[in-house]
Amino acid sequence: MEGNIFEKILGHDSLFVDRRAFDHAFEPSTLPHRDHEVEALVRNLVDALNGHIPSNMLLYGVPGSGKTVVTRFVLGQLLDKGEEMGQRVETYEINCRVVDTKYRVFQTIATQLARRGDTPIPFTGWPTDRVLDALIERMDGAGGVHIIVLDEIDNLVARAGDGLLYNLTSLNTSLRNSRCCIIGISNDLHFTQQLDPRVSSRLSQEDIVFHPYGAPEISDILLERVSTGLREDVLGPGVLELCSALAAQEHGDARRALDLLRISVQKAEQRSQKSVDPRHVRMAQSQLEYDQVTPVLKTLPLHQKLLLFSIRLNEENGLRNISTGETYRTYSEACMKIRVEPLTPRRISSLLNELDTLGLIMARNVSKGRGGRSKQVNSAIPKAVDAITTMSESEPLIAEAALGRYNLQGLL
DNA sequence: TGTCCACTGGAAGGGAGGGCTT
DNA sequence: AAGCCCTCCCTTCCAGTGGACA
Repeated sequence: MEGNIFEKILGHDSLFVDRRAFDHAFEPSTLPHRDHEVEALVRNLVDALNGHIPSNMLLYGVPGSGKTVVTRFVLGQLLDKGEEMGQRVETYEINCRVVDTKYRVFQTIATQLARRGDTPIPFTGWPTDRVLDALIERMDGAGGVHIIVLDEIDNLVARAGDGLLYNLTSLNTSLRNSRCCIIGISNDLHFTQQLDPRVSSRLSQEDIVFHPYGAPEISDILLERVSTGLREDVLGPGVLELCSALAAQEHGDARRALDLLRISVQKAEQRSQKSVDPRHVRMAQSQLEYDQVTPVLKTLPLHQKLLLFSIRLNEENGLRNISTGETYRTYSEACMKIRVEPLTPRRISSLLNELDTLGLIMARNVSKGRGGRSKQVNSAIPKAVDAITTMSESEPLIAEAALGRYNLQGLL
């Protein structure tokens, strides 16, 4: 082979000027169609600059409606202004999907506040109260106003209850030399219903609802990113509109639109084409669907895979709306087949709920009168993804079950 | 109107695994 | 090494339930 293998691609002119403009983490300098939300946050948080405690806030909205990016934008400016005015402001952004227990939330904040000589807090081991004490001590040591952002807070409450929020919202009674305020970000408008009324009234002193973006609004957001991220005249007619429309269909998710556009451009690039057309967008759409589901399937624990496999098996046999009991029987047989002890029906009921949350199945509760109450289960994996194939590659045991599927079928 | 089915989902707790403290 | 503490995954127990049917 002649020359370096990278040379061929390296020489090509990219359609991108700055690919980072399409990253989820990219922080744009302006936020189209979010003026009201920015203003509401600013009005409340300005108190921090005067050394007062801002109200705790809850921000609601569907994924990709700008909650996180607006919060980061406002807090960034708040930090700058605080520094300029000599007013100490500390902010903490915690993603509750990653940091999802009381202990770890305290530990994360306290670690960010650690100064030279402070004992490092292990990620498990200490009694939670001790971590809380350390946190209070460090906050008081630092002084000023501390703003804690809990992103995807609904996830935390669902997993760990509202004990943490109780502690955090009553932190100010323990602090002597500093003040603290909580900003919760939630995808679920009704999540406060799971909270103790005392906690919920303290937490949602001020609520902001982020409405989903409409297609024209998404277009504006894309336009701005295109101007910084892409070379001129790269987008063919209708491309931007199609990306916006598809994303608007998906509950107005601006992140989805950015992904679609970025992948569409990549598709055009890979084909050495000078401009992007709607065909590239369609390709990008299928790839996104595939990419969303495949990693989830691959990392599923064994019993979840077996359960999903059982549901798919039933569907391959033409059965839809399968009951929990039916699913359990198929699942047990699949377990027998590969000599694995099946879990109990109670556990399977929970696993079905988990698969439903992951969006891999659709499960809804129905009552058939004397026929009893149960779930109706259907697989929800896009047809672009062949779940069984994906699973077989990643899990030899499942492959075995899949190979024995016809025998299994005979047993049904 | 009451019964009854096939579950659901909450509560409690066991046990393994990981880590810290004394 | 023993004693704690926390998380995760799971089981066991059981009260509760929506709605067809007698």
